[in-house]
Amino acid sequence: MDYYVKNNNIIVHEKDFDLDETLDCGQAFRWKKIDSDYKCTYTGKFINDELTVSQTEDCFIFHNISEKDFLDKWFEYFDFGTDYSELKKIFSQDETLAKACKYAKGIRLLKQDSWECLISFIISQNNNIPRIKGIIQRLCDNYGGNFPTAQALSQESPESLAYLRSGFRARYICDASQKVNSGEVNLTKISSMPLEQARTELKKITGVGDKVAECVLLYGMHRTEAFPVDVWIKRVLAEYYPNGLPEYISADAGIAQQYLFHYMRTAVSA
DNA sequence: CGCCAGGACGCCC
DNA sequence: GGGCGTCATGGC
Repeated sequence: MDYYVKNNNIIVHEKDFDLDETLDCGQAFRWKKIDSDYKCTYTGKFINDELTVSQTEDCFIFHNISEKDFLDKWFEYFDFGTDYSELKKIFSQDETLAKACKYAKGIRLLKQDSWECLISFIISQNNNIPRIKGIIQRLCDNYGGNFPTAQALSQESPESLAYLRSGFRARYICDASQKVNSGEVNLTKISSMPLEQARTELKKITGVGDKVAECVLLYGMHRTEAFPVDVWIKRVLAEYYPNGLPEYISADAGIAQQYLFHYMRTAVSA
């Protein structure tokens, strides 16, 4: 990856990156595609920092941000410090993963906020992606366009959250908010715990089971060995990996999972 | 209309 | 410890 400053923009060259594949592959729910003269443009936020980013034929434009903000925030968010060519080379020793990596070459694992991830993936359970986005949108709209803090959400009740139309998940959102706000569940500490201990801590929240805990670890804490298994990954495992996953992916199994999920959901079943 | 969705929980054995 | 019904809501 390399970049330079031009006017008020940061211009990035990175071949292992595609906005559609990265921002709309079920790992994040709050990026919006907007009309532009570029190949595509998205606008979104990390915590309270807003970004508009475009993809052209040969580069990416991070609009209207300083070099410092780019390096301090977005470089990390988009995981530009990791060489995805190297990862894909390792994954592609396996036949199915080779196809998945070739199918969507530009997927990257975003380094998202753990709190937002926790609530987002609680909402995701037994739900579909368009509706997950809608619920999160209604939630953020209610807080001036920002994702509410644990402190703010801990004031709510399942009844007061009725406007979300999140169904049975509302009481899970409340339990998570209260436990995080009180410190009973400490996301910062959990992020550096041994994996099994971290899972146990996250599952103290009502509504957080194996799958949601794994998603929080992977997407919100960048624990790349975490491996969420949803209905699509269950299909991949049953169809292509009856004897389990290859050992050589284990350190970054979660990233491999992201290619497999997208491949199965949009290519194989289409 | 019926089936399904980036599941978790409670209850049963 | 594994199997099964239930839980809201709405996308398709």
